[in-house]
Amino acid sequence: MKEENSIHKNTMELTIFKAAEELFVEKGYNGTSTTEIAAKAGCNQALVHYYYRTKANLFNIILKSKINYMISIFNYMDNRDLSFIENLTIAIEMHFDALVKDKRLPMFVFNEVRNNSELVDVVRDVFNSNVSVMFRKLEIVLQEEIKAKRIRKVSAFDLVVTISSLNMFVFLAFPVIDYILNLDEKGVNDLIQERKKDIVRTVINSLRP
Amino acid sequence: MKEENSIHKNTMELTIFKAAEELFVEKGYNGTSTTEIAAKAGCNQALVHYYYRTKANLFNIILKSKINYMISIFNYMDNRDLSFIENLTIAIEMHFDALVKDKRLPMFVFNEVRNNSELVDVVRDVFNSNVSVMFRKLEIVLQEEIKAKRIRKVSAFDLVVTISSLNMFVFLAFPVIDYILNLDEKGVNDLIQERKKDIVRTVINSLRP
DNA sequence: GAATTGTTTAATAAGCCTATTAAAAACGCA
DNA sequence: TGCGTTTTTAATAGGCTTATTAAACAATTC
Repeated sequence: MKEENSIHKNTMELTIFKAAEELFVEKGYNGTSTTEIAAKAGCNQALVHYYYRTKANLFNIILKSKINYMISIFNYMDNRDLSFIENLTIAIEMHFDALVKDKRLPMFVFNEVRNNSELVDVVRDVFNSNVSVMFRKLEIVLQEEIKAKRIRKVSAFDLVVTISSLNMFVFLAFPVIDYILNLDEKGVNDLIQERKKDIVRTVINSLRP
Repeated sequence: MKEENSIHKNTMELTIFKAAEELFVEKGYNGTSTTEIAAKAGCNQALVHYYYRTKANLFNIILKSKINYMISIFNYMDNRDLSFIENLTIAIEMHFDALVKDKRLPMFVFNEVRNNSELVDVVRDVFNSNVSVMFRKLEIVLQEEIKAKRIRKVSAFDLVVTISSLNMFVFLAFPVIDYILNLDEKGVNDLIQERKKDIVRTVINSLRP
């Protein structure tokens, strides 16, 4: 039996984890069976339970890491060599780019969180340990900018929610938009990059005093 | 056996439909069983199949109507007595208010659409019959405003996506935000109304030339 | 190389889920 | 009241799912 919290040393243990990760993110908890995970990992179904005991346990490990990751990808860094607008533009673009690499992430997290009240504490822990610090730093920078009349009055909360809304929605609504516009892969990528530009423009423009 | 496309005359048939609607929207297709639907409707499980044949069939009827409804709630009306900004503000607020009344709607639709490629045609039909007309009308109004230098250059697509992003995200991310802030019902409602104001401010401000 | 430990499999129990079938109950009308 | 139709139920087949168990297999150690 494996140690709790150990690094995955065993090949098959890790293979199972990655197979589960892909399937859960793609099809959700209810849409994925341990049989399917085993098939994808190329092993017997009992092995999934040998390493992770229950489906719910395996799922929770994965969901928690995804929540952590998703919350971490928005990060305003106050580089003093650059203006606030330049720093903010970088933060927006990096956030967007992280989502491009992981298109299904927001859908997965939001969807699975909604009926899993057990996760209250996880979400709040992540928030308290990372996000709230970033919020406070951003709030200070915003106050300066507002006082100097370089931007309109706005809270860190509203600004971050606005940016998250615009960036994440692209990937949340993706299947629908995809259906409507019926684009090939290049068309989709072009659209996404156009959208990124408009989001930056929209956010920056909306901050003018 | 009931007529196809008939109005629900039978009490139990309608009760089952409404129970299914609530459960599917709340817990998704995979998270809901016909047994559960029957229990909620207060009837035998076989009756669900008697009226709707299969679970998938019942689900598709509901999902289609929800897609239709969701797409219909954003509607820019060009009232000539009002300025463009006033008309747009009304459209944003009405869209937001419709979502307040149906908080789980966007999550349900986006989530279920993602793994249901059978819905390509449904989505495209709805789009072609309603949305594209609205888009064209909005595009004309926008061109006027841009030419008159009353707003910056922006496409109808980007504007509608921006508004949808901001409005829908509130409800998509709701459980997460709820967990983080730990508010009571009044606190939640206040937050939502504050958010609505900021969204209008953000969109309108972002359009300035 | 025998024993101990760890990995993997086959088999299977127990439960739930969908869908069907046949019978019972309720209804409507002649 | 009695007959035909519609509505509703009980029973159940068959499939899939999770989780466990015992045995086989592989690896490591002494």
